[in-house]
Amino acid sequence: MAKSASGAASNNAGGPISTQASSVYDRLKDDILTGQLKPGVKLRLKDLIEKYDTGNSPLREALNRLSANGMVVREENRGFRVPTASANELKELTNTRCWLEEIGIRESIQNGDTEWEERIVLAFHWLTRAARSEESGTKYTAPEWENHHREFHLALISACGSSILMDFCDELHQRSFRYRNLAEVVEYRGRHELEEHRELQEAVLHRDADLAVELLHKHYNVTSDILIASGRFD
Amino acid sequence: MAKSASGAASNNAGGPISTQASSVYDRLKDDILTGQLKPGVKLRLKDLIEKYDTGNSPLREALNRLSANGMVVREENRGFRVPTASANELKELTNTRCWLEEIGIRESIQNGDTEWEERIVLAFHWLTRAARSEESGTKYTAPEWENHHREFHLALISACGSSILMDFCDELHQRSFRYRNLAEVVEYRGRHELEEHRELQEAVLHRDADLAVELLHKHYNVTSDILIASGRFD
DNA sequence: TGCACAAATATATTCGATAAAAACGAGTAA
DNA sequence: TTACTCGTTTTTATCGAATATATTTGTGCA
Repeated sequence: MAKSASGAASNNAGGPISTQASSVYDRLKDDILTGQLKPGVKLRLKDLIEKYDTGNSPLREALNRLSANGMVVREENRGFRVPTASANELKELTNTRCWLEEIGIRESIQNGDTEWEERIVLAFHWLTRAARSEESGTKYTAPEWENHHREFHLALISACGSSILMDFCDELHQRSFRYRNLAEVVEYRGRHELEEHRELQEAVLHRDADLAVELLHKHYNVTSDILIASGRFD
Repeated sequence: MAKSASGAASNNAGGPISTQASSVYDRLKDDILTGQLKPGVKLRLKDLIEKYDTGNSPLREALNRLSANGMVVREENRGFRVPTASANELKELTNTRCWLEEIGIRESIQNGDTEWEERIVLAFHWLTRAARSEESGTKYTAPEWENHHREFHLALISACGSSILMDFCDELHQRSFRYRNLAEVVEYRGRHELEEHRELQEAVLHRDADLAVELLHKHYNVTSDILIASGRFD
């Protein structure tokens, strides 16, 4: 199982991850998404070379990859920064996510076959287990939970017929993940999160598109509101 | 006005484009999107260094940026390739585009203000002019037309309230642009393209969302069908 | 003090060379 | 033939140094 909290490994086509550039890419991405590198921070090459114990070229390649996806900001001849964060962007993010995943869910409910259902059931199972191990005193492994969470939401839309849409949703998920980490809200997770996911799963498996979409929107908007209420943005 | 046929300049945050990496990025992107670099082709560093008259580092940075957006494919320790193209991907692309721009148009029609209307009117005006100069014997400037075309479609959704959605739509537009160039279909453009855009414009300005969406879907699907009928994919 | 402008410094970008990996091909054995 | 080994060649990834660009500092002057 993957160890990175930021989800999918570096976007290489195939084969094992072996280049230094990809390794730095993964670690840098992780540090940005988990919020260890704070918004707006200047990414000085010298510092990063030391921090990630790498060379100039691999580091710059990693930064250039990240900049193309908006995970770092590049300024010509002025290097790189961690992107800023704001309540407004979070709202925009959340809305866009609702729009895109609504499509994904409706299409999937319309087209999904048995394998799709099985993917959802399995993904939910793993999510449940991750949550359980959390309750039962085992050390809380946020990265693992986050991966299962991501897989579950991807599974819901995985029969939409468009890998492009799924990639977009995944990108939005990652950005939202960053906001969750930046807000440093903890207690809201204990609440009804598992129940919300269960209801969502059931609505989808019953092919009740309207209900599923309603639950999904609520799921995202409630989270977003809590994060904004943390008062850490803007 | 921009000269590149591939639309937006390199995605740097601000200031003038000056680094070699960005210059190579733009040219490489252009060559891929316009189809001068054919799908599946291996991008050998040595050749590209010669072709673009640049060095190792800027070239690799450009390739890394492009790979993060799927405009080139990267394989660990095996370098870079031009992405393949297929009828199936074009269909997926077209569907996804319809979904996303439908949202963009409906939201814009709901929220759009006077400035939004003005942007559309202006963009359409420029599109008309580009088309005219084409008819009247002037040399057919594909890049210019393409830029106006892109701006027009972006203007339609520019009041949707989500720059993220607009970025996604722009990305899809670019990918579609590549397919249009790869198909090497020419004559379909003379047809009713300008009329189609005019009808679309009017439906949007009359705030008739259902009609606008219907026209947009037809607009994209007809083009897609023609491209696939060219028999150059799969 | 506040401003203009020229070093001096820090930083980012690019180059040329080296190290690492993959691709190729001749030779050999089943 | 096919499959496999091993050395050679080609290609990619990385390093260390040089260059170009920004930023800061310091000085003279109003």
